[in-house]
Amino acid sequence: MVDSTPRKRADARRNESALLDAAAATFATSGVDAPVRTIAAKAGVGVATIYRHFPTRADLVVAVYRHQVEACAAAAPVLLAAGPTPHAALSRWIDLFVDFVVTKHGLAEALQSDATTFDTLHAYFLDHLVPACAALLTAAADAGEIRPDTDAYELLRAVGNLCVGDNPRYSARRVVGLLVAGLRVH
Amino acid sequence: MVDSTPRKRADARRNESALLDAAAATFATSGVDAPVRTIAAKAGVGVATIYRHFPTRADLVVAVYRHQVEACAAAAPVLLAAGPTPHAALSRWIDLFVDFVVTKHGLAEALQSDATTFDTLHAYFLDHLVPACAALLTAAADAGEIRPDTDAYELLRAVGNLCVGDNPRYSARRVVGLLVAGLRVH
DNA sequence: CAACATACGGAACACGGTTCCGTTTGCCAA
DNA sequence: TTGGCAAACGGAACCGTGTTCCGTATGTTG
Repeated sequence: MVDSTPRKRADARRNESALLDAAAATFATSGVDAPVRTIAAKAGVGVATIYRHFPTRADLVVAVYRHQVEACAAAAPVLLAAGPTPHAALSRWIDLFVDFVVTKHGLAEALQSDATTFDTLHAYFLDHLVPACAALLTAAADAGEIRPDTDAYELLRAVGNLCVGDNPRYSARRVVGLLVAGLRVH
Repeated sequence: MVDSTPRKRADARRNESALLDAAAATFATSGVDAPVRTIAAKAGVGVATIYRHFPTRADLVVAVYRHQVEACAAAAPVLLAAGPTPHAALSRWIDLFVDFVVTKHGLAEALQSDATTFDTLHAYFLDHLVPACAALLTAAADAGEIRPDTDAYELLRAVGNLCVGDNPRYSARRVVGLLVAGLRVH
C-alpha cells in the first residue's frame, strides 16, 4: 500500500504546527471558546488558514487535547488492574476525567453543546471514553458493586455536565463524588 | 405612605404585557435564547422597547417564569409535611424542579452561564430556591437520612447542570436520581 | 526557471446583542 | 380643547464573532 497522501507543502505544515501551539496557549489562558481571530493572530496567520486546517473549531480542540484524551482512555484498564475494587477504579478514573475537564476552561461547556460546530468534539470524546468507561462499569457491575443497568454514555455526559462552572462555591469533584456514590447498590 | 411610583403610561403597560406574552410563546417554541428581534417582532414592538422594559435578557426570563419558580419554592414545605420521610420529600421536590427546568428549552444552559447577562436570573433562582432546598436538606439531615454537610447551593447547581441536554439517550431525571441517591448516608 | 497547484491573508458577509437618536404619543394643566 | 413636555417608541447603527470569498503569493516539480 502506497502512501497516498502526497505530503503537504512546507508552509502548510509549519502553519498547522504554529496553530496548534497558539491554540493550546490561548485555550489555556482564555478558554476553548477564545475568538478565532485571537488564535490566528497569535499564530501569525490569517483567519482563513485556521479553517483550512481545522474545518470546525471542534477539530482544533480535538487536535489540541487528543493526547490527553487518549491517555485518559488508556488509564482505565490500568486502574482496573491496580485498584482494590472495580468501583474504586471507576471512581479514580472519573476523578482523572474530571480533573482533565475542569482544568480546561470552557471545555465542559463545549462538550455539552449540541451545536453542529462541536459534533466532532462530541464524537471524538465519546468514541474514546465511552468504551473505557463501559469496561469499568461492567467490571463493577459484575462484582455486584453497582446497579447493572448503568449506561456509560449517560454517566459520562452527566459527569461532563457536572464539570461546568467549577468554582470555590461549587466543587465539581464533590458533586461528581455524590453521583458516583449514587451508583452503588445499597 | 403614598404610592411613589407615578403609574406608567398606558402604551408602556400594554407593550410590557405584549412582550411577556410574546416572550413566553417564543421561549416555548424556540428556547429562552431566541433572538431578541424575534420576540420584539412577535410583540409588534421595536427592539429598544425590550431593553427599556427588561434591561437584560435575564429580567425577561425571570418575568416569564416568576410564577413557576415561586410555586416550586412554595411546594417544598408542603412536600415536607406530606412525604413519608424528609428524603422522600427532597427527592420529590427535586423532581419538580427538574421537570420545570427540562421542559424549558435552554433554561438549564442559561442557568449555568456565568455571563453577566444572566446574573439576574441566577440571583433570582438562587434567592427563591436555595432556601426551599436548604429546609429540605436540613430536615433530611436532622432525620439522619443524608450526610449533614450538603450545601443547598451546590446541590441545586449540580441538578441544574444535570438538566442540560436532556434527550432520549440522556435522561436528566435518571442521573439526578443517582445524585440524590448519593446523598444518603450508608 | 517557468508554470501550476497549493496555500495564504484579510476584506467581506452573516448574525445576534446593544445603544443611539430623531419622532411619536400619552398625559396634564391652562 | 389644546399646547407643551416628558415618556416611550422604532428602527437604524454599532460592535463583536463566526464563516466565506477571492485576488495574491509561494512552494514544488519538471
